[in-house]
Amino acid sequence: MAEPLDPDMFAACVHVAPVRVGDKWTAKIIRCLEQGPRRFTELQVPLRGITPKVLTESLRAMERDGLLTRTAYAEIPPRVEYALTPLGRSLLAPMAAGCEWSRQHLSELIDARESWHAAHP
Amino acid sequence: MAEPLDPDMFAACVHVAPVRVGDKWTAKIIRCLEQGPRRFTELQVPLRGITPKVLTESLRAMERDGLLTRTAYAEIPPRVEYALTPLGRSLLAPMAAGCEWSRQHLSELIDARESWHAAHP
DNA sequence: ATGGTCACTTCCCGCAACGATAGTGAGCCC
DNA sequence: GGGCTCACTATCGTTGCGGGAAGTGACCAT
Repeated sequence: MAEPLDPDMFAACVHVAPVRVGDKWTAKIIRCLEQGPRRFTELQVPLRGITPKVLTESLRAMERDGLLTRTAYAEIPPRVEYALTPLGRSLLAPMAAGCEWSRQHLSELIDARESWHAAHP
Repeated sequence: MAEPLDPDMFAACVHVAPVRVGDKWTAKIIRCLEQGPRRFTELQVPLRGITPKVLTESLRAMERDGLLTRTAYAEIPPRVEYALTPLGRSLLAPMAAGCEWSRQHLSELIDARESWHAAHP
């Protein structure tokens, strides 16, 4: 079989362990941190509907993988800021490629799906 | 919150409905079809360990989304060929961006994870 | 009659992600 | 003492992807 590059390379990037990027929230979190550090509740707003539990899980996993840093300030009320690391920021480029693709081709894909539904009653 | 682009755009590309690209097998299947049409059993080989059920499911979903075509030849023994459509082929570019990222940064991520494991006993 | 090939299909199951809801603790404000 | 903010944590339930094992049907070869 043709294997010009290891297929696992891309899989590792988007879905499979050990890299958590292709899950439901990671890409969105990166986008929300693009402009600078954000606090927990500031992330909850744009990520509509995410529960604190899932947000915490996602942030912890991303911190573990070196995509972002967590900084807690010993203040009252407490303040915790999340910021992208250079590694996390480096993901913006391939993510932009994905965005560009969907902007250009998503409608074709929706059309294909509708045609399929029409042809398979 | 900063929302320079709709975060759902990329999510649609990599994980969430209606686009099935960020799942476990789609990207690999596209890679295997890059050089030309392949038969069912020819796909099973490089996709080590995929079961017929899961391969069928993936191929059907990708056909429904217009990423590939399925052509059955009325021969004995039966022959079915899967080939990328232009739409499916257009995914190679953003996938390559993902590959490039993991080639350049995956080791950093592994390192980060190992450091984390060392620091959290 | 038996076995082989090809391309599936069917059934059942496990697990991890995801989600809803409620509770926690530190401390300040009234 | 009651209520407030912030950043979680705990518990429970659901859902869906993916996997294992076995069966199917058309045909041919021996």
